[in-house]
Amino acid sequence: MKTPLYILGLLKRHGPQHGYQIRKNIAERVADFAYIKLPTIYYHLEQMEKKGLVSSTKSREGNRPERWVYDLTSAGEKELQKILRSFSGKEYRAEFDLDAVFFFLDFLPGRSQIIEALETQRSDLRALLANLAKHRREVSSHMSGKARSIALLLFSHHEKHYRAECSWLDEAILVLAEA
Amino acid sequence: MKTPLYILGLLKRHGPQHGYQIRKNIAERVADFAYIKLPTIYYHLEQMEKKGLVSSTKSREGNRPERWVYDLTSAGEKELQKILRSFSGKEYRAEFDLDAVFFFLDFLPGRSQIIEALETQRSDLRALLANLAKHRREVSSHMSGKARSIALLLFSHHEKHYRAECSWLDEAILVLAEA
DNA sequence: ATTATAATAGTCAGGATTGACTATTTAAGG
DNA sequence: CCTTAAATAGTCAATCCTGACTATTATAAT
Repeated sequence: MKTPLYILGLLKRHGPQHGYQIRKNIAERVADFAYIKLPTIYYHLEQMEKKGLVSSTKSREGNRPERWVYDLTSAGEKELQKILRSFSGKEYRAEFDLDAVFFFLDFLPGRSQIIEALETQRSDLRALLANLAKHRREVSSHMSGKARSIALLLFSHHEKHYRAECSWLDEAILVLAEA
Repeated sequence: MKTPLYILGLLKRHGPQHGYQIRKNIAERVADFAYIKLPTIYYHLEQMEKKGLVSSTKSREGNRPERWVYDLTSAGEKELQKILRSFSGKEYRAEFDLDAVFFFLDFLPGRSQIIEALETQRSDLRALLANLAKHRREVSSHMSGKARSIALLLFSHHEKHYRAECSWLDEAILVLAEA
């Protein structure tokens, strides 16, 4: 349910937009932190219009076909505040697909395949961390002051968890290797 | 999509069961690691029966009303292996609702409310960690050898990520306080 | 000038999840 | 013995998410 928040927030920050534009904004600004697909955006735009949180008008620009451009209503503005508050209170719960694999590990014949898979995951994760660090440096150099500290918090959040995951993979590979 | 895996795995490990029994098994054995609701279980039992992964028979025990008891088929057994393998290769991706709050932080009026919410989250998380440690000790004392090391990996996995989250909350609270 | 490729802008059907609800049976307390 | 609470066993409607698909326009390459 993060999608409505991102849509409302981006409409407030960057003004009226159509669905594809919202997706572009998400891709350019929060791709590292939120994975939202285009159909999900259109779905919520429709739902939120039904609820009166956004309004839509047809618009034609240049040679492009007509598009529905969405705008934040005052009800949508209130909803944005409400969601922001409710998200502040939502507790973090971790769930990992790999846990299920380990829970049923005795049903898998050989250990070597899993160890290989885990090693692949670990190097993928390291690449992801390197990429994140690169993006962090870019953001860091384009911003300053209070806003910069807050933007860096998002990177820190993900880096902490990805490092935790790497460290756990180390442990898991060790345990599997000696079993 | 972890639910089919848990259902198939628990059917293999504990034999034919009806939906409610599967939920009990999940609640008793993996409640710390997977959050699966009863309707989700029934939904997947139905789907998997359509696909021939489980078979069902009506059964009456004692005074209880008739129930559909599900059993693993050989196709289900194969599917279990397949899911286990595919889950070994699925990469971890972190997503946090709080990130969206920080991304749109400038839309919230006061900082003090958020700081309070984060502090509540941190103490809830500490309680969760304490509870997890208690459960770990229980499991640890009931098991031994290889199986014990693997069971402890699941606890370690969650503890690492919950500690990462606590540590990030510390950082976030500090940044917000001085902003 | 023409073809190929990428970017733009969406739609739709199918699958997954769960809150809220119903109904029965057993256990506990007075 | 009777009432109440808890456990058992499940259903249904509403909601959310996304892979696969369609179609147009702009850009690049030949």
